Formats: sequence, C-alpha cells, structure tokens
Amino acid sequence: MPARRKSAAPRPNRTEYAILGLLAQGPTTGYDLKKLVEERLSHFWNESFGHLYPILARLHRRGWVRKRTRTAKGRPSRNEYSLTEAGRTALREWFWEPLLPLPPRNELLLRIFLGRSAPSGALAQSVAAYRAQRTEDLRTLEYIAKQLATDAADSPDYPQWEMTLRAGILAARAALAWCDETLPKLSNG
Amino acid sequence: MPARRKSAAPRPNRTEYAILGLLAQGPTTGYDLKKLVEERLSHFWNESFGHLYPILARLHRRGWVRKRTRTAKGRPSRNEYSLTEAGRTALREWFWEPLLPLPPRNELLLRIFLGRSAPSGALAQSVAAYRAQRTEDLRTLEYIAKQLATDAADSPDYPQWEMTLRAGILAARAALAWCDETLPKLSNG
DNA sequence: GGTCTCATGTAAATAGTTACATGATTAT
DNA sequence: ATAATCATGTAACTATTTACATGAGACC
Repeated sequence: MPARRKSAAPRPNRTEYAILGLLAQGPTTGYDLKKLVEERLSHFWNESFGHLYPILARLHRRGWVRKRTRTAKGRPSRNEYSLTEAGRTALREWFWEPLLPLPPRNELLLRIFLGRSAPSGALAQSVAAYRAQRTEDLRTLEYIAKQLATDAADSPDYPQWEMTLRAGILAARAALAWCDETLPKLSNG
Repeated sequence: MPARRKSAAPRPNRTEYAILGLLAQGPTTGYDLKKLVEERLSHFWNESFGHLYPILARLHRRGWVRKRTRTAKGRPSRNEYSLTEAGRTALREWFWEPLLPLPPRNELLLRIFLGRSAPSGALAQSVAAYRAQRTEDLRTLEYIAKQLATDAADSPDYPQWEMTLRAGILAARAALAWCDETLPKLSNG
C-alpha cells in the first residue's frame, strides 16, 4: 500500500472555527453568517460566500453542524445551521490550541525596505496613503466603541467586544505614530 | 467567441516585486534570495522555495529577469538571476501602485470575540502566549536595531532598514500594551 | 421598469505551503 | 560516518478569491 501523503495546507483552516463560534450564539444561515462577519468582525476577520458555503457543507458532512432546510411558500429555501454536540466539543478544544500566526506580508514595509529602487516621492506617497487609511480606521473604531458603550454595555458579550475594539484602536494609533515619525524622514532624505 | 474569464486570484502576487526589488540590489540565485528574505525581511515578509523557484521561472519567461547558469566543475549549477530593463521598469511602476491590504485574519481576536464559548481560562492563556511571543519579537527587533546602528549606520540603505524596524517595534509595543490592559479583565471577569 | 435585498451555490483561477526527490561538498 | 550547507526544483494539496448563475419579493 502506498504511504498516504500528508496534507500540505498553506495554513490550517480557521474559518471552520469562526463559523462554529458564530453558530454557538444561535442557529443561522450562510447568508446571515456572512452579514455577521461583515458587521461585527470586519476589523479582524473576513469571509466570502465562495468560502463559507463549501465549509458549511464540510462541517455538515463531518457532523459538526445540523442542517434544517426551510421552504416557505415556494421562496428559495433557507438552510439553517446549528451546532451539534460534536461541533461544540471541537469548538471548545480549539480555544486551547496554539495560535497560528499568519506568515507576514506587509507590502508597505517591503516598499520601504527596497526604497533605494523607488522613484523619488513614491515612498512618501505610499506612507501618506496608508496614513489616511489608518486614520479612517481609527475614527470608525472609536465611533463603534462609543456606540457600543451606550447601546450594548449590558450585553454579556460587551467586555469581549470592547477588547477587540481596543486592540484595533491601539494598533491604529501605533501605525499613525509610525507614519508621523517616518514621513519627515522620507521628505528630508 | 466566448468572453475571456477574468483572473480570479485571491490576491495579486507581490512576491514578484519582492524578488525584483532584491535583484535590484545585485544578481543572486533562488537559494540566496531565500536567505536574504529570512535574514532581513523576516519580520514583515516571507517566502518558501516552492514559491520562489516557480516565480523566478515566470519572471524569466516574461523577460523581467535574465538567467545565467554557472556550472563549476561538475557541482550543481547555480542559476544566477539579474534584472532586465523591463524588470527594472516594472519594479519602478509598482512603487506607485495602491497598496493592497491583506484581508484581516486575526485568530486571537476571533477567540476573544467568541469568548463566551471558551472554556474558563482559555482566553487568558491565549493572550499570555501571544504576549510572550510579542515580548520575544520586541527584544529581537531592538537587538537588531542596536546592532545595525553601530555596524551599518553608514550604509545607503540604513535609513530604510531603520524605518521597517521602527514599524515592528511600535507595533509590538502596542500589542504588549493591549495584552497588559486585557489580561486583568480576563482574570477578574 | 429598475434596483436592492434575500438566498443559494458552483466554476475557474491563483497563491502559497509542505513534502518529496536529488546530489555534491564541507565540517565534526 | 554523519550531519549541515549548498543548490535546484516538482508534486500534491488547501485556502481563498472573484465571477458567474439563478430566482423571488420588496421598494421606488
């Protein structure tokens, strides 16, 4: 018998756990999962339909989620997924697994590093564009944080939501501080 | 005639430019490119052999790099690549292109967000592990920065090298600050 | 009539990873 | 001997994206 080849994934799939975790807060459809990710996780997570649907099917085959198809008067049927006990167990185990760091790929820093080959002014322009983006990010995060503090402060999830927002805010501020010390060096260089 | 399908890449390939940029500093082999990336770009970039070699071949087919095979007394032949004029032009143009942000995928923040499903103590453990990693990162970056300031301060590339290190240092410090404000909340919660 | 939202999915494509395969030379 | 480094590449595989395909109902 030929030896089974080991799987050679670029990185293990964490989307599965994102889905399990969201389903733990209540049954939903693929469509609504996508909306949830966009509305609440977008500053640290993302998913596309083309990824969500196949993974839901896989989780179903594996017995980690249950599928209930609702057909309401001829309308396109909603497939509502919910966690099974096996899924809940898998989810709990994931919280103890070591964090898998993404391989870094920072295009801006790559440009800076290779800056000797850059046309004059191009580095400053890249940093300025990045700065504008991060300023916008920071404003959005701070707005959401204020919103949440008044509207959802008594939700059982509020403390965690606030922690993820704080992470974004501190990261954005650090990025801005870096831009502000870097831009002058690029113009006077 | 059937319409040509548009390319559906998950994200455009920036490795090509990383390679072009490194070749702009002088001709090298695939093997040495890998070492360069590991030694000097590792805190913001990475490449594997399985990716480098095929892309070098592609750049060659496209006419952006020149290939010179050296066979020294029967030893495995070194393939030394250098930039062509077309490659140099492509590299210069890249510096003006808009930065493509990576889709965010932060596993730690995902765990925090889904924390209500977490076993007691698991979140704190994840944050503590992350904190240890970032502490280590910071120490390394600060060490390299000091090293460089004494050994390479007069290199024409020194200012840019320092900028990329500063970016890493500020980001690591922000991450540590977040850990330090978050850990107490997780234990007292 | 037109556009937006709800709702499901498949197809085609690339990116990028790990494991495999090969072999010479050099240091321990 | 044996391990490490030099040096090249292919094979198999998964992740993940964008574009395509479809259709109903709601709203303007």
